[in-house]
Amino acid sequence: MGSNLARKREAYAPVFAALGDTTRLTLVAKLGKGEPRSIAQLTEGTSLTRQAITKHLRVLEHAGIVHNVREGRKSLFKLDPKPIDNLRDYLDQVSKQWDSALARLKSFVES
Amino acid sequence: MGSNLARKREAYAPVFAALGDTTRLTLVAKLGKGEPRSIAQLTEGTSLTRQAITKHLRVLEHAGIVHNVREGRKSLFKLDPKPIDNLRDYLDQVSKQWDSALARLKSFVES
DNA sequence: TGAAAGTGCAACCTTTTTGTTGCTCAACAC
DNA sequence: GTGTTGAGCAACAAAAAGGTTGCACTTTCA
Repeated sequence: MGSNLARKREAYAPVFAALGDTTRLTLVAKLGKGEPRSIAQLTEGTSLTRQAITKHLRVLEHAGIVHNVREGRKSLFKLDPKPIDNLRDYLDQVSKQWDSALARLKSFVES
Repeated sequence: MGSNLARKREAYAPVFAALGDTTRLTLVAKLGKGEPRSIAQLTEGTSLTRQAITKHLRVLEHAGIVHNVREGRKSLFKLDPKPIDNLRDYLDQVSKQWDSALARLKSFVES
């Protein structure tokens, strides 16, 4: 059904929003390398403070994109690819909806 | 190259952000039906004012997701699927990067 | 011509976001 | 033990986001 898109809209918006920031996209890219990284490591090379990075990580965590495990004194963050895959699928549905809408409109004009 | 992801990050963030709002996702879904719609039409059925919807449309327009053409006294908005397709491709790359990273890590452990 | 429909623009307000500093606390290394 | 490293928490400030109201301005149509 088409309402598949509507049903999940509210669930997807926060994930989009979480990725709607260059800093967080960079964090996702770093974590996408595979190895879990600590907050201190993720702060390295940025112009921001550790606390700022922590807040960004909490946003990503809240969106389900990353999750963290405490290991000794360090807090390791790891990427969870599922929400990202879901977003990709959602955008794919939007694309397909668009394509079929165009096809319908075209055949309507031609009839 | 892997830096493909890095190069486009800054360009993608605003598009993600534009989709990071339920109201705007709904607007995209409506426009995804194919026919261009006026601001008044897009306001119908929402609990928001026309001006609020206008602001949301400007955000989408600024991100390149929609563009508008003036027709008489009405301002018609139409979806542009390209930025959305690009986002999908971007997420696809992130997924693939993740998969290959896991494969590398796995073969490292096994060696 | 005059009313109604569709917009645009500006001012304003409230809430959220993004970032900082300062302090505390636990874990590791020596 | 003592110092250092990694992190959490709270208060604060600036900026951006999301929304409203009010008014002016075209375009359409009777």
